[in-house]
Amino acid sequence: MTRDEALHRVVFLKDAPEAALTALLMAGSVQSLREGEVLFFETEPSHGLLVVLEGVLKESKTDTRGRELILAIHKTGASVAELPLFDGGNHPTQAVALATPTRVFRVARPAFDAVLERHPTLARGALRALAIQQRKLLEMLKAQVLHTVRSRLAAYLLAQDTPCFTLPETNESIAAQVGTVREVISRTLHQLADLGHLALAGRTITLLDRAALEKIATGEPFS
Amino acid sequence: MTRDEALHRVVFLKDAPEAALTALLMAGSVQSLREGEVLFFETEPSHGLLVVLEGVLKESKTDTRGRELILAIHKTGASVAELPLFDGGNHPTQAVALATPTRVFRVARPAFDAVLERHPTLARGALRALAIQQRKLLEMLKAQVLHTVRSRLAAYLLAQDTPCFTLPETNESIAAQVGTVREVISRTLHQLADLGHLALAGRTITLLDRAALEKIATGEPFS
DNA sequence: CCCTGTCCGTGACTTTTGTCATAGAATACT
DNA sequence: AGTATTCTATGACAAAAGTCACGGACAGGG
Repeated sequence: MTRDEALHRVVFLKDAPEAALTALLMAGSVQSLREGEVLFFETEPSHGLLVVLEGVLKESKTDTRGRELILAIHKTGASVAELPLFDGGNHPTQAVALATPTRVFRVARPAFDAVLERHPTLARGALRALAIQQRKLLEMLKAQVLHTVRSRLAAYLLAQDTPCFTLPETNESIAAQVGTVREVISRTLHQLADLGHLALAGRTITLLDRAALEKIATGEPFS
Repeated sequence: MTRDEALHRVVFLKDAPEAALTALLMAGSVQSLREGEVLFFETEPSHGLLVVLEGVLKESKTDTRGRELILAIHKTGASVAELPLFDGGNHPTQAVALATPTRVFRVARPAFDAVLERHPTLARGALRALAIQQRKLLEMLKAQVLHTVRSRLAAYLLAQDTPCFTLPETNESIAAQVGTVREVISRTLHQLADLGHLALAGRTITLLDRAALEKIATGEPFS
């Protein structure tokens, strides 16, 4: 994916004037990462605008005891770490590449700020982008506090758009997204299979009873 | 508190041009609520800009089973429900008055949008405000996923700025903020007292060992 | 083909959290 | 003051989640 295409796909630049986009294009550079390489650490100051051109980036927070909470998995065209970009604070999360050529387009903060200054309409898009993220966070928070692991896992499964798919991640990674640990994912998956809501063949899953899963996902009374 | 003072205290209007503020003042109206009255329900469309002039507003989400998650308690000078104001979506939360004269200043959406249109610099402040909120949400989420109730309660206690104070809320309400239930708050409070980290006399608490509490709050290994 | 590292599945167990029921303070109301 | 209501405290219990330990599947690399 070229830089130009990438910028056009970034949500908050959707209806930005072409002039602004070209300004950003001129000011930016590309960084290449290998799997496991860290793009930024928590508490670092902002690196500026970051857009994934190729590969995958994992954004997460880590506990003192090593348990991890994955907040998002960014693929091509996603813009990462908008938060510190907009409020000038430090990174609240850490980002690591998950694929081996992971290329990131970057516009350093001063340059970005200059463009933002020159094109105040950009701010509207930015607001919308932050708002969307915030809604996602609110949902996650609600699910964490009020729903069980089973419920959150059901939601995770339903988010896959096909009714039949191969799990795209390890249990460990799923656990970190759903807010639990490896073993519990394993068990809960098998439990859902026992209940007949899904079929489990190796790492391939077929959702059998979508309705039931939806009930579970929304925190319905039980079973 | 007058409308004018209130607007000046709103975070995201801090460095707004006076012209914008007076425009908002002209366009707004005041609504009065009594304890228990609902300002807005979840999933309603935005009511516009809302600023607390007097009293207290509780912003929360509720489970199908009735358990509640309190996201914020807004006091005088706070602006509420910025999210749907900025992205045009529906309210993700519900707001209820907690004090008997609770007065709210409101600028309906079309009027607010017009002002925002006319003064694009406002968007910068708005971005910062959303960003700050988002950081708070991230912290809450991390605490929920990675910390225990004890840890979260310790954090709650430390957030009180005096080392000796009377609990300002019922256990029920604390529970809803910390993400658990009434009984657990009661027990955990007494547990912390038994550990000697605080003294508990009725509803009055004295933090004895702030350092220990901080350790607990950050999720340190244990005890 | 064997070795190594990573990942899955599971049993046994502990800890944490939530539920239910009940009794006793505290508070507010008239 | 007397009563109703709301809170707190607590025991007993149930359920959910997390930890530890181990065996085995699988993939990649000499």
